[in-house]
Amino acid sequence: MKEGPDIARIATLIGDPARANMLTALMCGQALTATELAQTAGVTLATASAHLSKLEEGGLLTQRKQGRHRYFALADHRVASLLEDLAGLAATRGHLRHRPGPKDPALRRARICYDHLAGDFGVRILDSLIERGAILSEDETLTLTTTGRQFVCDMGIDVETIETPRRPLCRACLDWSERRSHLGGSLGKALFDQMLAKGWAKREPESRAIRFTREGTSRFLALFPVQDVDAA
Amino acid sequence: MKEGPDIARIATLIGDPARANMLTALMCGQALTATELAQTAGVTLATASAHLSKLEEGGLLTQRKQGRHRYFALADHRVASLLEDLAGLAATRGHLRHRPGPKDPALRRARICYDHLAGDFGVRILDSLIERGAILSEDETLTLTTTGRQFVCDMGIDVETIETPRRPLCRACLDWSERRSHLGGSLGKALFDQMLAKGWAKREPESRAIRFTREGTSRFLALFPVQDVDAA
DNA sequence: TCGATGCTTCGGTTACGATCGAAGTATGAA
DNA sequence: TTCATACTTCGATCGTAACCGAAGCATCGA
Repeated sequence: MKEGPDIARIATLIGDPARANMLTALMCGQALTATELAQTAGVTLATASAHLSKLEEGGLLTQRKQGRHRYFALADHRVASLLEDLAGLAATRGHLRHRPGPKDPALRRARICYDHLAGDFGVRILDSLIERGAILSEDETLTLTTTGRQFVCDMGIDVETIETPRRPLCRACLDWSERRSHLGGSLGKALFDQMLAKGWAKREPESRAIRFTREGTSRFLALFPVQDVDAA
Repeated sequence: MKEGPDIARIATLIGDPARANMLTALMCGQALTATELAQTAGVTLATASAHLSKLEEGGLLTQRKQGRHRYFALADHRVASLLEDLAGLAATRGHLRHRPGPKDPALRRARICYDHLAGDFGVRILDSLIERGAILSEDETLTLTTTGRQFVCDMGIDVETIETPRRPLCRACLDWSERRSHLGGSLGKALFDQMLAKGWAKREPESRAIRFTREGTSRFLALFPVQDVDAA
């Protein structure tokens, strides 16, 4: 009778709280073991194992055996994008798990969103790039301008190599903490990778939070100025 | 402990088969009554009513009273986008409810996708616009070029009026039947609206299928030529 | 005023799936 | 070999939520 893709199947996979916690944890972009995921999800290893099988069978996760460990990661960036969109929608509908207050300031300031920067700092990047005319924001669609290509090139990023047909270069990713968009896509990833490489920032272990060094912060603020208040 | 939007809540809402059927039915862009939705979902009115309350409370649906009828529709295009993405992902993961064979040829040829054209015809629009340089396809991000603006303008569509900050002008929407992208966004809607207005095509009642008239088909194929085989 | 239609609420049943402990398998270390 | 770690499978329990029929409201037409 009905024809079409089975959206309920995938939605059900994401819909279980334990599985949603696992997927959210994997948004850090790193592969995690079954034991680690069981802990973050708050269930026993037996339960986690069952969940992970389902997620893998559903095509949301990939598994990599390494010795006696099993590392799980999101299947690809499309899954990550879907989760981001879901989080963005949930935020605008007021579905927050806890108070949206300044619970974890570090997370709200700078955190990883699959493979790029989110939070206050992430939003600032996009705002700044739009202000200087590097990115054209047509509604929710982002385009890197000629000016932007030059700017990015000056930073030592080769646009050609990060431009693939499998992923958008620029992507507006709605931020649940800021309720504004930050920069995703392969450019978002490249910029973040470079900050790590330059030693401006480091990932906090066991968390999605990103810790900027003192110098990293000032360099960051200088590189991405914004018109409004500089109350960073 | 955990902070962030509750993605599980929204995913659970979509994850129930009956609710997923309702949401899919509403992708036709029309508002439907509770009774109609109950039928398409295959449940009694009592059950449907409970589902609809949940969907509304979750912010996915809006309700409009009209006499003794209650019309339900998707809350906004963001919800529609999410459902589209979900369907696209489900399709690439091979989660089809039935054989992906030519079950309903009419649906595969031309059907409505929230408010724009999908299926073989929908894919053709985007392919053709890219070929003639009207749309620049940078990865998965679409931009209307100057050439494109002129072309659309010649068709009698005023780009200024359909350009809103709330919705992208062009959006690549992965097609579950074609496994290729078709054109969504406000331009996709505008083009489709015009085809209906010109009498090229009509919606089938009780279905997402679009029936093109004989003349409408030839006009359509002429307006959107593609290099490859014209085996439409 | 009365009946018909469209929908919601209530109460009770049922089924599915999330969960855990315990036992089983695989890999690595000693 | 033997033990420890990492994970899976099994079997049983339990809670939630989907479901329906019947009764209750609300709105419309006559």
